[in-house]
Amino acid sequence: MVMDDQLTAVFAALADPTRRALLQRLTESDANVAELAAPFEMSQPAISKHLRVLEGAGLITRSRHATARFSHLEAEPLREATEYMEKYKRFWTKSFDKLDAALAAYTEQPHTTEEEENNA
Amino acid sequence: MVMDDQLTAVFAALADPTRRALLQRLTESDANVAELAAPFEMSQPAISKHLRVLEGAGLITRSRHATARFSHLEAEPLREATEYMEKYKRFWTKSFDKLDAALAAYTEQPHTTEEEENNA
DNA sequence: CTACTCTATAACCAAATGGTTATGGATGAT
DNA sequence: ATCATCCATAACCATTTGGTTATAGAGTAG
Repeated sequence: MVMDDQLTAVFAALADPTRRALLQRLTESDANVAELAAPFEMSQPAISKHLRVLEGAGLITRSRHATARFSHLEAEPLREATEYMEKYKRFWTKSFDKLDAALAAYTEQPHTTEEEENNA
Repeated sequence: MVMDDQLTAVFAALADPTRRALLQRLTESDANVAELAAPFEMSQPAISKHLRVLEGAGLITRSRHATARFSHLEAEPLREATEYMEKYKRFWTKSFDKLDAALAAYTEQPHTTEEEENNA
């Protein structure tokens, strides 16, 4: 993957159940790597890798405290990704399409048949 | 990737600029493969692959019409993914965190120092 | 300074991803 | 029937991904 933009990085980061679970955990509180790794059966380096991906997408920030490194949820990129997807809200129900077809039929040319509803 | 659930499939599908562009194109109208492939410099089989990924995520459905196969946007999975992300709305601004900290400080135990704000 | 704790990095591996070219299959037209 | 069109599939390839174990590094404690 070329990881072109922020959006790509965020969606790629979310496309993994482990990383989604890490984000979920971080909604409760900041946490160090050991805490984050505890619920999973995978190794600590694997969790560190996932955290790096999340950090790369801007979904978490990290800070030191003694030897521990705490992860902190940064949900702003999620907001941007949500905004992107909400552009498709108009298509979330078929009713909008049918409304469009009806409107088009009555404005462009009166008394069209139903064939126009199959746009191509 | 294990492609566990629908959410994983949808985010993985969105984690590619070409596929996002295909979805964008399909907001205008249904289209056959040749039309969809036209704006891109990649080969037709590459586009077919991307369409299969989108179909696998439930983001498009397909139908035949003569030799052509038309893709149709199905945005419902996007709605579900948006709902998932909106669970993080609460964390989209720092102000909520600070409000929480203030509330915790005043309800759990009066006159706490600022150290408690660093949750761990 | 040494030892310990917590985490990152290195090196490696299997599988998935995103692309290619070449070919095959289904459908419509002549 | 044959041919043309549109698309899918096969076979292949390079890169990325997600995991492993082993080791190194940064910080704290004694």
